[in-house]
Amino acid sequence: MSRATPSPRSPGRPRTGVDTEVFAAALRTVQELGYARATVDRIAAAVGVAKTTVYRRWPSKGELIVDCLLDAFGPVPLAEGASRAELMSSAIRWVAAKIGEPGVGDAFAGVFSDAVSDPALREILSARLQDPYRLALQGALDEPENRVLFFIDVVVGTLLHRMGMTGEPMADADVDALVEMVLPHFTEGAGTA
Amino acid sequence: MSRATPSPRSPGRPRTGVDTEVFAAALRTVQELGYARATVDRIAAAVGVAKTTVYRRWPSKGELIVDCLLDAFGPVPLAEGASRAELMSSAIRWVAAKIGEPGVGDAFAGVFSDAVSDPALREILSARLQDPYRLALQGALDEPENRVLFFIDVVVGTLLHRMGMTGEPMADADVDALVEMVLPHFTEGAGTA
DNA sequence: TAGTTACGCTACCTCAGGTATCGATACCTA
DNA sequence: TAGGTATCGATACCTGAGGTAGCGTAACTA
Repeated sequence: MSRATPSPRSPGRPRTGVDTEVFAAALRTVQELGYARATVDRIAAAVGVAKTTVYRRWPSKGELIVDCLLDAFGPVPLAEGASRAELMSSAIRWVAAKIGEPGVGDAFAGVFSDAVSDPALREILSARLQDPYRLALQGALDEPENRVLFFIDVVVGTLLHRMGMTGEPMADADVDALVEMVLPHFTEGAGTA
Repeated sequence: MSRATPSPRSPGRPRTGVDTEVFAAALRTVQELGYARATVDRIAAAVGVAKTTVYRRWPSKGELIVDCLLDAFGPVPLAEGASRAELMSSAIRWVAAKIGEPGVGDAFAGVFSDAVSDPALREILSARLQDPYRLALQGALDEPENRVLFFIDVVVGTLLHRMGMTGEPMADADVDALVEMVLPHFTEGAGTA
């Protein structure tokens, strides 16, 4: 474990571990200024680091934000012995809460927006951010891919649309309504798509 | 009647009526190049008009696209004697079909994205594009504002998320699933939010 | 000490949104 | 027919953001 990696130690000056600070500064800056005005330059300055240092770690702003979101979301908390209804309900409330955290919803909506015009970023967003959660849900719910993708479209789409149109995360009462609307469709075995 | 309007005729060279061509060129360009690369300059060039002429009519690219979408969507086709279920079902299928039209979905997702970082554009998007349909639905369904807003978040959010993540509009089978999921929540009187 | 790599800094490029200016043009009215 | 007015295309320009290149310096290893 301590040695098996092919590079026991790479020569030269080691990178400073600023990833965590960059993620935090990114979310903070996005929250304060909005996604578009949250320049890579500004984020770097907030960390006390040069812009070029950020670009040495992430090839684009989009990928930085994707990593930032991966860090913010972490793994899905999938309770072991829970029922399907409990699993889906907790997943919905979990993602709603995450999107409601300061900066996260803005960053998510922003990078999602960028991806609309940028197929490469869309691919990254899909592969790095959506797929892990999709696969976890497929396993936990024993549902086919297209059903889980539909589930994600509904839940994330709804939450992001609310965030984008109002600037505020969805209130708890509406998240409750979302749960109540989605659950019957997936717990009754009558799904079409 | 022939005079009551305060401006019987304004002096000077009249504006050329290029709005329709600009809308068409905008959708075409967005479809071909994506939202971000669909420059106002390019759209104008596609019409055979100077960029400044476009900016004389619309103060920003965002407002141009909003008008473009208003033109593309037109009024909601709300059948008169239809039941609530029929009304909602037809509304969902209508907006899904519109978003599926070439360029419309991209333009919608693009301007929505821009609005995330631009409160002024968000206000315009909400007031000019969302509110008319929201009010029409409120009247037709006799539902309170927050319920209709939730309905819009779910339907439009889901469709845009699919469009944004895949680059393709939602397939009919999934639109069917969306209808099947949403309708029970709104036709049974047990709504919470 | 030599080699390697990351660092901050600065300068730069591209591109897009948006503005200003100007001569030419089209329309109305006197 | 002449004058007033507002739009037209064209061009040039500004700002801001993403992203890159080059350089001298700092940190680490052998």
